[in-house]
Amino acid sequence: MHVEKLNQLIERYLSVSFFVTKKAAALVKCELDEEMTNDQYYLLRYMSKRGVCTSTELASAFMVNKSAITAMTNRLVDKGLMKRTRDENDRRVVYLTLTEQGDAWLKKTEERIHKLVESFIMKFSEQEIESFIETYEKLANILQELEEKA
Amino acid sequence: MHVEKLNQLIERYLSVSFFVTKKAAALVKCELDEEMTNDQYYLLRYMSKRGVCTSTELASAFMVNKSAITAMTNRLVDKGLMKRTRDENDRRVVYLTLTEQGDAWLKKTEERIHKLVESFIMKFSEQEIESFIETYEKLANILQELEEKA
DNA sequence: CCCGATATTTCAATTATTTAACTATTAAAT
DNA sequence: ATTTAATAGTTAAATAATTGAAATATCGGG
Repeated sequence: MHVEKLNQLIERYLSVSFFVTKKAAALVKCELDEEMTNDQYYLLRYMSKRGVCTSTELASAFMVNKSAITAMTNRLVDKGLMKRTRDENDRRVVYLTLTEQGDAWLKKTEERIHKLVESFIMKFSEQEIESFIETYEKLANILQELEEKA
Repeated sequence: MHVEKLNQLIERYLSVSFFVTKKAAALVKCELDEEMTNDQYYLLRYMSKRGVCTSTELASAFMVNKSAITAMTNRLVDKGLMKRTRDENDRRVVYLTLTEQGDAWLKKTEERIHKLVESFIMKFSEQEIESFIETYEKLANILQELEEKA
């Protein structure tokens, strides 16, 4: 590929990913209750998919320090959406799970978010979405492998 | 499109965009000097592209309140990377520009970030990147228009 | 039993953000 | 021309997210 062409693509990628990321965050926020944040939504979403989690796992999934997870957990426990349970065999480990309230909140919110994404996705042909997501996932895999090598 | 298929695509999109966004942020951070943040980089990048900016414009581009821009501006002015200049005709307006130092920092950083993006982009065919970015830009336009209607 | 590793939390600091109130300045209306 | 609206930006108090270092508690091997 020509250097100039390559640089153009890089610039386009940087610009568009910046804008879409910002805008998507803003739109997701609109779908959440006033007192909930995007990060809290993503955390609950991740936990719900994985079932039982630990701080360590979440810290690695979210690429932050464990103390950041402790802080988020505290906020979500205070809100009654999450709970801690100590492992009886290895008492160092703390399991994190959604409470029933957390489950209910997430279910309600997931519906809204799905509708939101649907409203955009419907503007593309199935073929175009499929290709786009495939490339996106390929990128994700490249980034994932990078992590494992290091 | 079948409901089930649609839901699968939505889930895939949510998962992959979450991961790539997080990971990309982490990688960008690695390329920055210790005392700089991703947001600061994106702000300087945007300003450099636009030339002269105002708080109001930045707030709208970054989809945050103007006071958030004031705070970021303060930090960047303290670091000597940005400066404020009052409009002599309309004294309410404050113009924001990069200092020479800010310019130099950005130039150096942009090089690093370009190399970073390049290292991933090179794993795709020109055709695949092109299609991906085109769809991504189409999405950006849809999101942009949404804003203008509302 | 002791030592090093593991899992998590605590603490202090910084950044990013919001909302409401405030200052200053301009433009518009009567 | 004087009051009123609107506009541009800042300040202040609060919260969330984050980091890094130190602390606590527990486990496993020798």
